[in-house]
This record gives sequence, C-alpha cells and structure tokens, in this order.
Amino acid sequence: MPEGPSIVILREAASVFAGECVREVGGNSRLDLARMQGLRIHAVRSWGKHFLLQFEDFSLRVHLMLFGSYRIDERKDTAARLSLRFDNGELNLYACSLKYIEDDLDLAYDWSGDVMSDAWSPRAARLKLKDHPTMRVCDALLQQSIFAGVGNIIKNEVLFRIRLHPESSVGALPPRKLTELIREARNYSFDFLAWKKTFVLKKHWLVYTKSVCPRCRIPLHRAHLGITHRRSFYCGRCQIRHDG
DNA sequence: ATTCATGTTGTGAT
DNA sequence: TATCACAACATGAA
Repeated sequence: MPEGPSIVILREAASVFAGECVREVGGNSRLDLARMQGLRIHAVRSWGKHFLLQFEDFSLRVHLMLFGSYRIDERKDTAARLSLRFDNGELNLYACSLKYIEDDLDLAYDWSGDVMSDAWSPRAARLKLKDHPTMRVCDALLQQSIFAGVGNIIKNEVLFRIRLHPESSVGALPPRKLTELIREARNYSFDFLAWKKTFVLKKHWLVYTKSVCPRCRIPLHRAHLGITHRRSFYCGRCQIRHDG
C-alpha cells in the first residue's frame, strides 16, 4: 500500500469522515486512543506517505510502513491497530505506526516537499538537492525531506524513464537532467496514482521486478544500491551514469 | 516451508 | 561525533 499515491487514494476514500465525530474508538495501539473519543475530524490530509487526521488541537499521523493496510466500512479478520466508528461509517487501520502530532500541521510539515501536493515546489526540491552533491540519485529519490511520497517502485521507474543510472551523484547531473529528475518524480507519481486506481499499476512497470530492458532487450541489473540498500532494477546500457 | 519486500526508527558497535 | 550494520515491527505473495 505505502507509496505516496496509495496514501492519496486512502485520503480520498477517508475524506467522507471529514467533519464527522468519532463515536467509538478501538484498536491495539499503545497510543492513548481514547483521546480521540467524541472529537470531530477537522480535516483528512496526507503528506508523502503520512495519512493525517486533523482534530481541533492535535492530529493523528498514520504510517502504513511496509505492511500496513486499511478497510473502510469493512473489517479484516486480524485485530485492528486503530478502529474509528463514525455516524456514516468506519475506518479500520492495520499494522501501522500511529503517532500524535501536537503542532499545527501547516507548521509541522513542509508541504512543498510532497510530490503529490498542490504545494509541491520543483524549485524547493532543486535547492535541497544542491545541498547534497555527493548523494546518489537512488538515495535522493527516497529522501522524504526532498521527495516525500516517493518509494522504491517510483524510484526505479523514474530513473529508467529519464535514463539515469541509479548510482549517479546528484552534484554531477547536468542541469537538464536534474530538471528531468524532479519533474518525473512528480509526473510518474501521478501516473502511479491513475494506474493504481484502475488496478493496472503492475502491468505498467517497465523495470521494477523485471529482468529484461524493455528498450534494448538486454538483461537488467538487479542490486541493492545506495546507503539505503534498496532494490534497484536498471539497464546498464540505457541508463547513463553521471559521476563527479 | 522459507524468503523477501511498495518503510522507518532506534540501538549499539566501530 | 559520525557512520553503519542490524534489529524491530508486521503481512502476505511467490
């Protein structure tokens, strides 16, 4: 479930609860869930991979991590981490990380860094990247402070689309390539969103979990790269390495 | 049955 | 102090 576009889908589905009062709270979280009892949801929001329920004086941050899931007006067999019942339905969250945020969300989050947000700023991303010239692009794309919402699938597909080798360093990129990287991080994320909504995401993967380059037909490389050691699928011929 | 992965944080060693 | 390997959490597909 967990890359930014999937969280947008959750946010859109859960938006029916905006303005509703929490009638009943349940779940096995160690958090003080009763705190939400009887309170009204002021807004249903998201930032990157964070799903946010904003109350009057605080917010709940939900992170689905790798295995988290949710159901709306349905339940799974397993125990919910958090279950919220409203007059118009219920929201059940499983295997996720919960945290209360006391600060105003507009202060707590850098909205210009969320690739799915209207407030996304390519300029801000560029400035942030300038601060990390030695960082490899496979790590930069996963850096949530720069590209909030980008995950490992998006990373791989973006790098293939712009024909950039994952181990290229940020500082060695020609300005045009840097522009492409930033533009495609957002652009692919919206393709991801549309495909996910129509259940055709996987069939559009060009390199993620693939073994042959769809462009030149040679075998793809498959390695755990960068400081993040996340899976990278890339073509050694099509994806150019820029290095300092 | 076992392995691994769309993720992140915290701990303890070096 | 910084860096890093590893653990932890938790689910389900291959």
